[in-house]
Parts: sequence; structure tokens; C-alpha cells
Amino acid sequence: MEQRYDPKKIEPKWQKVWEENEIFAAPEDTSREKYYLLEMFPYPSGRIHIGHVRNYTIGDVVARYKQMCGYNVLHPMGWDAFGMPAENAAIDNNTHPAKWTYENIATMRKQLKRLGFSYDWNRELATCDPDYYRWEQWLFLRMYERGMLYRKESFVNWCETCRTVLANEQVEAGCCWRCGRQVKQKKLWGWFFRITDYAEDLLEYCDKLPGWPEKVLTMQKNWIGKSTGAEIRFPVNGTDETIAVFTTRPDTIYGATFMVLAPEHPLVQQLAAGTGQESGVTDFVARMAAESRTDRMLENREKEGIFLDAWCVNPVNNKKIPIYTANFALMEYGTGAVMAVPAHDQRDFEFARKYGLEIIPVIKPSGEEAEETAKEQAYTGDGEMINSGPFNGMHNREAYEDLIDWFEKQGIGKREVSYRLRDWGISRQRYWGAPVPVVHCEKCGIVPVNENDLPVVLPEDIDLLEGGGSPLASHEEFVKTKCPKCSGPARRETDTMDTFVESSWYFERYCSPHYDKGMFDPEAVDYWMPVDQYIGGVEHAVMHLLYSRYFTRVLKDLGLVAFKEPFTRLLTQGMVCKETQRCPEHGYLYPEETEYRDEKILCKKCGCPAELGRVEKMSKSKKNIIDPNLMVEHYGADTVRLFCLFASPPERDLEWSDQGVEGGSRFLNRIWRLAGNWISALSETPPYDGPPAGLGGAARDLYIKTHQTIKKVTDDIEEKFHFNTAISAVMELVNAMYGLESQLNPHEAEQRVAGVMRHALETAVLLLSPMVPHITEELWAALGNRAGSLANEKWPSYRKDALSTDTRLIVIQVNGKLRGKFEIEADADEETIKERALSDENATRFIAGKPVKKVITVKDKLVNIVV
RNA sequence: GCCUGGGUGGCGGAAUAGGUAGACGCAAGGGACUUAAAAUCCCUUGGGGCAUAGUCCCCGUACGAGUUCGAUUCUCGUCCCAGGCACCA
Repeated sequence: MEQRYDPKKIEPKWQKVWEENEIFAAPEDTSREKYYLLEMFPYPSGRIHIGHVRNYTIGDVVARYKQMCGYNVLHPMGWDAFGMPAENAAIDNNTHPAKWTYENIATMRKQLKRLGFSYDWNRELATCDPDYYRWEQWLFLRMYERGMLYRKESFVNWCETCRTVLANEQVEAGCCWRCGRQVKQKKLWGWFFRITDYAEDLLEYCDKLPGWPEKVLTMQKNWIGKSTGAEIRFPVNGTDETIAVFTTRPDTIYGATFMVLAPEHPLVQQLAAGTGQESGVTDFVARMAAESRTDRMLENREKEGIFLDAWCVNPVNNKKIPIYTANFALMEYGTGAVMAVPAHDQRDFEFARKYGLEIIPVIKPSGEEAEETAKEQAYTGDGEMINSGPFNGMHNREAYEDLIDWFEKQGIGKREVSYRLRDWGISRQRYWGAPVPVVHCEKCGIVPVNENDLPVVLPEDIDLLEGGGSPLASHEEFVKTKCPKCSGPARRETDTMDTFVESSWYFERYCSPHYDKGMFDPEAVDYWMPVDQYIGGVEHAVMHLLYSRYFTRVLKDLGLVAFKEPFTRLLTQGMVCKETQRCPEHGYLYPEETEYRDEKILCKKCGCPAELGRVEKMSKSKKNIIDPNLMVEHYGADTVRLFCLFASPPERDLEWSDQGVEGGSRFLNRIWRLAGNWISALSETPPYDGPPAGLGGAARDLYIKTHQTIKKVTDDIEEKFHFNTAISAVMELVNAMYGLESQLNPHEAEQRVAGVMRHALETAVLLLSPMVPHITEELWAALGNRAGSLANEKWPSYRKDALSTDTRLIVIQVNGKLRGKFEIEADADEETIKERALSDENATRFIAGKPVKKVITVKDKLVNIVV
């Protein structure tokens, strides 16, 4: 064994051993229990960043741990390889998206290997590979046949920078999730997946995923946004038309004093036609259409509308009420029409005030006069029904049910549920994505491509357009085709699919990545799926995770898989953060742009003292990034991994600290030296693993500490993935070994003691091996253990009889305050312990002759004397 | 505004079926080794108090109440921070 710990030497060595011996290959061995561990695959942006390192280190520890526990572990890695950055980079650097992507993949693969992750590289996949996306196109065709998707023209979210459409989930606070540009509304034809058909099921199962963080489930529930209520039809005066509204408050219907239609509602123009309001309405609608959706949804947006010069009838009291169109009604939600009850809805209230419309309270809070209700603002609470004909005097909750029953009997309405979730628009007007496999025929219309003609391959000989936009439309060879139905001339669809489509089923593809008869081998999927543990960033809480749950349901309904939920357990890891440095003149500074002098951090450019900013998520714009590759270069992969695990528990944010990394490195060196001191003395010694009864003194203490550590580390990993406390425990064990060493020279240790030491050392190595796999392999081998890999060793187990010492530390309290402590034999009876506590010198001072009211004893822990 | 988390030393973080608050690490200080430095090893380290310097006392887990023999942990109220949603009828 080398004197010095040199990760540069040992890390590549063991990486080679793992690769050559296929230590992490995952065969479909159905006789063994499987464990599918998955981390969210990366977009091949060019370099691995620290967030990846953290994510994949957490996953790697679990994968290696489960493998040591005897599971057949599937731990794959691949590339979410379609997407716009490739196109933009290709334009900037005058290269091809494919070339750029594959080069990035090569770089990043190398970086991942350098970190020693336990992937089964035979299963690597890239979603831009035609062998991958052909099955996505195949699925598209199956969904098309079943009516699970459709094409429509609608207002869609458009990002001018990316020059493409975005799904609702991809709009964050009115801006593009990728580039941050404000999203506009644009009328466009596009393809949609009917995810709303699954809204109820997706929602229901949120309560059946105990392995998911509550936070993520809540976000999904909110996103789906279920509301229950009623749909009610209002006849329009003087026509045969009716206006259907959705309301969550049918109990307030007697207070409906006007009707509001969304500007895009088909009846708006129709009803205003030929009235004095026609031109005003047309102008209003045009103005609303020109406004972006985000402008329209701005906070506290002034409510605005216009009367259509048309009336409808409130079916409960036959009252004539005016019809308006207004900016706060949304065509996409419910029916696009609102029955306005200004007394009990704040928006309606504001609108009514502005336009001088009638406000009739129909629910009165108890203890308030009817005249007082809804005077200053809408009253949205419960109470007694008033002004509501036969329902007067009832509680509104009761009337709610009775009213809907009455609507149903009269045939004017029914119970109805509405969701916030919209269908998933998957059309993208970009090049670097999977082509939608249909053609447009002049005679036959939309015709799906024949299954045998798949894949519809993305042509590589294209000229990318400056500023984006799809070059496919002008690629004659691609576009010009024959109709699969009539063989007449036809044009290919040039939309490509949202890249979230690829990531909605890649975990199933991993089960049989080279299968060429379908999306996946049913047997392989049957064995491996669902994913037992999924790990990734919380930023995908609604997008990727919701789409994947939806896709799995589609696959199930097509008879391709037998389960609904793809991920049994989910861990969302926190962000990696670092403090920022800022110069008043030069803005944010990289660490290398500052120098440390006279206990101050100074800007190198101007010499001004830099302000230490707050700790924020690492990003280029804040200049608080660190490059994991430089860190690995300097300290080795094991140190970087150790720090990522030790600095905080996985679900919390991690604050990067250069000194903390240094500390990690110091700990690894400490073990290395300890092993070095003992290795020759232990060469002939087998580890002691008998009962603790045969041991005494320091050896006995160390032996018990060892078993306690095994239990602690196992529980920490098993229950919560709290690697930080697991590492702490091993550090304590290492400190204990140093403690023993300070008492005796390794070469003079008697056989029994040396055996205990060997056991402790080997245990520390085994327990750390999933976290820092290289140094532990090297130490394991140096200790003379059999060849192979630690990954195939058994995870250590603890002896119950070696978990506790023979004495207990008992705490003495008087009136709940700590007044003393003493050690006593573990088998001492309660009376003895009580007596000992009551006679304690310090405790007696506080009892001070007062009568003892009560003595509470907690076994093995404390005695509390109440006076 | 609504919904989730979360507020513990100089710092990252431990400890909650209620039972010694501050494990482990970082930083800081002291000592050993060295001609010297680095590295290493050992010790101290929440704040305050003391004519008894201790197995001592008081205070302390955002703030204020409450339950309890005993609360960082449970209940109620308040403040602050982070994330998500937000004219969804």
C-alpha cells in the first residue's frame, strides 16, 4: 500500500476494473429480487455541472448499497438529446445539431465515468437516435388510432426567442421556462395529447403515492386543479340558444344578475350582431385578442367589459339579465361563460360596481343584517339563504345539493367537475426533435404514416435558419411525399414533438434499450418496472413527472404495460448554492476575480472591497459557479462525492464550501493513514466477529462502537437517505480507532485486539464504499481481501448483542431540570436507580428538605424528582 | 391572497412515538512535533455569572401563550425566509 493517498492513481485504476469486469451490468435474472434506481437523465449541454454531480452521487450510493444488499440493481444512464440549445448552438458555431449533441455526449460520458458512477453503460441511450424515436412515432400512431390525440387550431403560448410553442406547464410566471422571454398568444394549428382524459385518475393517485414528497404531490394536485360544482344552461332571450356556465356556487344562483362571456366565446359576435353594440363589441374583442395572455392575467388587472345588447334568463326565477363580455372570463376554463353573482364573488362584485349592475345578496352570514351583506365587498362564506324563493331560510350547503337535484329534474343543468389542467400541446415548430409521423394529403386530409415506414427520420442535410424556425418546411425532399392512403401527392407534417415526450417513457426503454420489435420488451419491462427509486430536481414536479405518469397510463390502456404509476418512490434533491461576491462597480465577481488581502476580499479590477452576497443557486449570471471537473482534478472523485453527501441531507439545498471539500479530503487521508499504520500488523489477523463477551477494555468498546455504527449507517440510508449523518457515524468510528491507536502500538497489539481493529477497519471501508468507492476498493484490496469488487461484497450486518455497553448513563432531574448524572449497570433495578438518584449530592441540594411528590423514571435514561 | 416547506452556535448541520440541546464537520484559539513552515496529532470553543471554579448556577432551539413532572419536538396565535399557484367562475 502506498504511503500517500493518491486519488489520481487509484481512481482510474478501479474504474477500469469495474468496466472490464462488467460489475454493474444488470441481467434479467428473474430469480433475484430487482431494484430499479433511476436518476433523471441529463440534457447534453456540454459539461456536467455540480447539480448533476450531486444528483448522480446520491443515486449512486443507493444503487451500490442495494447491490451490496443482494438486489439485482438496474442503474442506467442516457441522454435527453433533442432540444433547442443544440439548434441554437449549431447556428452560432456553424455546426450541425447532431454533431454538437454527440460531441457533448462523448464529453459528458467521460466526465460521468471519471466520477465512478455505477451505471450499466450497455443500456445507454440517446433520444435523438432514430432507433429510439421511431417507437415514439409508433406510439403516436397507436394514440391517433384510439383518438388519444388530436389536431386543432387554438391560441397557444408562443416564445418569440425560441420561435416555438410551449405547453402550459412550460410557461413559468408568464415566461418561457427555458429562456425566460415573455410568452405571447398566437393562433396556430397543433397536435394535442388528451391528458385531460386522465385528470381524475392522475389526481386520485396523488393520494396513493406514499413514496413521493408531499410537496410534489401538492404541486401536481394544484396543477390539475379540480373544482366541483354544476353546469347550468341559461336560455338567451329571443333565440333558441342557451349559454352553459360552470359554477362552483350553484347555491348563489338567485343572486346572478348578469352573464359574462369570454371575448373568444362564439356567441359574443353572434349576439352583438345587428345591435347598436356591434362595432363596440368587435373593437373590444379585437383589442383583447391583441393583448397577450400574460398581460391579461396581470395581477389586479382592471376589470373591463362591454354589454352585448342581449339578455338571457335566469332559469330559477325567470329574471332577465344582461349579457356582457369581459377580460376576466377565460375561454379555456369551464365553458367560457360565467354566471356573475356580484354579492358573492369578488371579481363579479368589482365588475358590477364599475358598470352599475345590480348586487343582490342571497346568503347572509349569521348575526348580520341582510342589508349589510356584500356592501363593501363580496361575501364568499356560508350562511342562511335569502332572496332565494323556496330555498329561503335553508343553510346554503344544504341548498347547494337541493338546487343541483332540482336542475337535473328540470333538465337545465347537472353536477359537473372542472379541471384547470389543459390538454398537452406537443407540436414544436423546430428542427431538432422527433417528427410527427403524419402527412397532409389534399384529397384525404391528415393521414398517418404507415407503421412499416417508420421511423420518419429527421433529415440531416438541412440549412438552419438564422433566428430559429424550422428548416424542415423548406426541405423539399423531406416534405414532398406520397399519401399512404391514395398514393397521391402529399406533404409531410413539419412539426416535431415536444422533448418532454421522449422523457416520458425513457425509463421503460432502459429495460430493453436495444429491442427492435417494439418500444420495449414486455418481459423486461414486467421484471424491472416500475422504477423503485427516482431521483431528480424539484423543477420537474409538474412537467416531466406529470407527463410521465400520464404516458404510463396511456401505455397501460394500450395494453403495453400492467401498471399505472412509473415511479414508486421519488426523491427531489435540493439545489447547490454558493455565496455570491459583488463589486459595487463591476457587479458579480468570479472567485478568481477577487483577492484576499488585509482580511478583506477585494475586486482585482478596481481594488474596492467586494460585498459578500447572499447564498444563491449556482448560476453563471451570479458568477458563483464551481466546475466539478476542476474539483475532481484537484481532489479526486471520492472527495467531491463525499462533500456532496456530507454537507446536507439530499432533499435540502447544499451550500458549497471550499473548506468543506478540504475537510472531506482530510477525512479520506485520515482513514488512509490509519489503515497504513495497521496494515502490516493485521496481515495475519482475521477479523474478530464473535460475541462481545470475550472482549474487554478498549477493544470491547471499539467492537461495540463498530456494531452501533453499522446499525446507524444502515438505518440512515434505509429510512431517509440521510448520508450526512451516516458519514458522521463512520467519522466517529474512525475517531474511536485513532483513540485505540493512541493507547497501543499496532505491532504490540494482542491477537484479539488486532482482530477487533481489523473488523472495525473493514467495517468502515464497507460502510463507506457506496459513497467513496475508489479509496475503499484500494483499502479493501490492501487489507488482503479477495479479488473482485466491493460492490459484490455483502453489506455488513450488526450483532444485537454488541449494540450496547453494560452500563447506562442515567440523568438526574429535579423538577425537569438537569441536576446530575451517573453510570450504573444495565441490569440494575428501578429501586436501585431511584435510590442512587435521590441520594445524589447535587440533587439533594435542590430537593432541600422539601417533600418528594413524585419520582418519574424512564428506563435507561433518566430519573426526574418532583418536589 | 392561497398552498407547501423551513427558522437551532461564527458557519454547514445533529438530536423529535416529549426525556442530557448543539453529534459530526468547518472556522477560530491553544499546545506537541519541526531550525522553520506545511502536513499531522492532542486540547478548548452557545452566551453570561461566581468570596465556594464545580459532577456549580442562570439564560438559550424566530417571538408570545398553552398542555406536561419535563417541550427544539405537541396545540394555538404572531413575525420572518424559500418554493409553488394565482382573475380557474
